[in-house]
Amino acid sequence: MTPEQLRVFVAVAEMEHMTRAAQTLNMTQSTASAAISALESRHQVILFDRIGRGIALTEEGRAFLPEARAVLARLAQAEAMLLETRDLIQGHIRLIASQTIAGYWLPAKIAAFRKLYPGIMISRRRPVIQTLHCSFPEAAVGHIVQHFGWPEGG
Amino acid sequence: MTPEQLRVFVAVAEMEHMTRAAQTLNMTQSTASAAISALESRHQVILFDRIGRGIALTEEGRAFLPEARAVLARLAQAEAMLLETRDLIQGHIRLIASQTIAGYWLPAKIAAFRKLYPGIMISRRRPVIQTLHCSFPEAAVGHIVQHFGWPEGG
DNA sequence: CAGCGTTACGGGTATCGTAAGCATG
DNA sequence: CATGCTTACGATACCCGTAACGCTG
Repeated sequence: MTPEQLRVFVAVAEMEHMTRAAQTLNMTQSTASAAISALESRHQVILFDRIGRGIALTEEGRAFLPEARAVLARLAQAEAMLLETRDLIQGHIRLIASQTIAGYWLPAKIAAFRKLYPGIMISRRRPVIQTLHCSFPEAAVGHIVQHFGWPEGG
Repeated sequence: MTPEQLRVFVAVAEMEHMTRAAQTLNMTQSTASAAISALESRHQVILFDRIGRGIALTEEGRAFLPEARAVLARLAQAEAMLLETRDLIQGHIRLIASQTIAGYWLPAKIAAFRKLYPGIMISRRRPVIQTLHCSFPEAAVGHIVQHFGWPEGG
C-alpha cells in the first residue's frame, strides 16, 4: 500500500475515469491501471467494477476512498512538518577570515555547510584590520565549530 | 517518504540502536542504514546524530517521531478496514449439478470464484434425485450467475 | 471506428543482502 | 579487538512508458 498507489486510487475514484485521472497525475493510463491492479490484487479487494468501457467504484471502493484520503492527508502533514523544521534552520552568517584560511580551509567547509543547511546564507569579507573578530554570540560560534572543527586543530 | 522508511525510522528512533532495530524488522543493518539515509537526504533533514559508535535522535528527529507514528497508525487503520470488508465476503455455497455440468463447466468457474473470494467455501453434491434445486434465495443465485454466466448461455 | 481499460515487454531505478571499511571504547 | 554505522557492489524486484490487444457503443 504505497502512498503513490493511494494517490492514484483517489484520483481515479474521484472522477471515475482512468484516462483523465492519469493525465491529472502526469502519468500514462497504463501506469494508473497497473497501480490500481496492484492495490486490488495485493489486498484481495475489488475497488472498481469494469463496466462496459468505463469503470465504477464498488461498494468497498466507495468505503475505502475516505480512508485513503485520510492517510494521504496525515502523510502530507508529516511531510509539511519536516519541511517546516528544515526551513526553520535559516539565517545569515558573515565571515571574516585571514587570506590563508579563507583561501585554503574555508571553501570546502562552506560547500559542505551549504549542502546541509541550504537556508543559511553565507557571505565573506576580507579582513580590513589586522585583528580578527567575530560579531556573533559565542553559542553560535560553538555550533559552527562543532560541525566543522577548527582550522589548526585547536 | 515510503511507509517502509517510516517503519524503519520509528523502530530505530525508539531504541536508538540501528542493529537491534534492524533485527526487529527482519532486515540487515545496512538496509536500515540505507533507509534512514534515503529518508534524510530526500527531505534534506538530519534525523540522527552519529555520535561515537552509536546514534541519537536530533531535535528534528524527536519532533518527527510522533508524526511518523501517526501516519503509520492511520495507514494501518485503512488497511484493517480493507481486510475487514474482504473478510465480510464469506460464507458457504453448496452446489448441486448434473454430471455433465459438474464435470465440464463447473471446475474452471469454481477455481476463478475461489480466487476472487477466498472467504467463501464451496462444496459439491452429486444429484441424488433427477430434479435439480437450489437451496438459496434467488438474490444470491443472481449474484453468482452475474459473475460467471449461465452454462448454456441462457 | 473511436474511446477506454488491460496486458506484454523493455528499460530505468530503488532496495536488499554480502562484504569490506572506519571509527570508537 | 569487539561493537556499531557507513559505503561499495552485484542481484533482484518494482515501477514506468510504449505498443499491441480486447471490448463496447
